[in-house]
Amino acid sequence: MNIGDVAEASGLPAKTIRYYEEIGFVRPERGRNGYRDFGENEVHKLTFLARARSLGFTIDDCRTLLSLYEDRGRASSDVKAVAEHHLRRINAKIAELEGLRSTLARLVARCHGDDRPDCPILDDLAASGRRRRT
Amino acid sequence: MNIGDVAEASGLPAKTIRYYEEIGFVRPERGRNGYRDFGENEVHKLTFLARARSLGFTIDDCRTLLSLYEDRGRASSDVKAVAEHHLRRINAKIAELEGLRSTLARLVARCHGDDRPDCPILDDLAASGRRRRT
DNA sequence: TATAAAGATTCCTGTTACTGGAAGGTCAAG
DNA sequence: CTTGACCTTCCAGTAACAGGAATCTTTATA
Repeated sequence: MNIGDVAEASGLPAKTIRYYEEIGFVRPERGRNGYRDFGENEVHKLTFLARARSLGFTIDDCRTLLSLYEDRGRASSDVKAVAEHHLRRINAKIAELEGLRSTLARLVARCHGDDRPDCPILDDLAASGRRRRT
Repeated sequence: MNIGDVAEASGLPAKTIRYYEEIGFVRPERGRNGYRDFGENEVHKLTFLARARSLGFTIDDCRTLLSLYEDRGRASSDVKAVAEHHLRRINAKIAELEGLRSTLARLVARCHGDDRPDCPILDDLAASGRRRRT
């Protein structure tokens, strides 16, 4: 299978597949024209990676997950640990963004948004820690 | 004021301040020893930037906000537009992360997490689009 | 005064996970 | 035979810094 077909099959851009080869995720054979030739197993791995990445796992997580996937003697607790760690990262990020959102929403609500220069948003940014109410 | 004092005053690492100079946010004078010498105005700008960055505004947003801040004839609607755009980005990101969280949480809940290899998380990742339930 | 610690400088590399683009080889169709 | 679709490699750019090396300058102490 050529890279274009694999791209279609896996949902990953060809560029990304080349990159994944570069970082060691796959090792396709080469035809004598120099073209990559992917076997079914490689395609399967790439599909796995596409799904894992779409769930937000880092490349490093993917490396771990892939090796666990290929290890028939793995413990599911190891997989779960990776997922839980990722879940915590996501929760932390959501919490952080919600904090930003609440501050920003309040500032936006207080700004008239007309053609006058007076602006609570800039006032907040300029207030060097001394005021800035809740 | 030397860079170390400015770092303390603004809450920004010295490294970041040098970087901000490099991208044109500030233009401190230099003593004859070659050290940067920041005036009150520069410190104020850096504090402004620190606050804006802490609210998640991009460097590009900051450029705009800073120029609006320095423009006494600005319209608050311009400031508000920048903030609203940022708010939409944040909301989109939160929604995306919540989607990931719900999927991941479900998978984690279904995984026994013991020493056996059977694992719904890996099953999901490996399911090449054909199954994968809601 | 010697020296060592603290703080400053520039410059270069690395981070994340790709994406875009240039220059050029290969293959199938008409 | 040429056109166009694919494929190849290689290099640069992204966002916003952080880490670290090699080298001053200033300050404090013995």
